Amino acid sequence: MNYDREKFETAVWEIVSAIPKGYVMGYGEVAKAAGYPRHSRMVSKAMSHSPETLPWHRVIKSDGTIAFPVNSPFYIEQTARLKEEGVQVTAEKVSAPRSKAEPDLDQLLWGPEE
DNA sequence: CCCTTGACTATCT
DNA sequence: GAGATAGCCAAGG
Repeated sequence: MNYDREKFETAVWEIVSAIPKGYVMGYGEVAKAAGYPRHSRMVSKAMSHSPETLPWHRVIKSDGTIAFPVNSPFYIEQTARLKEEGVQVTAEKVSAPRSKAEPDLDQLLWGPEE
């Protein structure tokens, strides 16, 4: 499948918007869910210019850490939002289950078919 | 058209 | 387990 920016972006927005409160996803996972496993970097770009306010704070690195450097305003905002949603953020690491994603989310991401 | 950059990831030391 | 290296792919200069 050729890379379609619009399609990818739309998919990313849908996926990120579908992340349940209190859960998180990695960039790679989002990219994979969008149909492009190697486009973790594009995820960030897509979210950056999303038309609507997206729960981008629920997207973190594969390590489970915030993608921004500590002390940066984005890092602070992200951690703050996560804490507000009941997510424990300790030692710059986000402690939120991503393996326990709800079935509905899985359905939405992978579709009713295959 | 070539080169650099980036909200990344996996692997090696 | 932390730091360095390489691979990755598209966007922008």
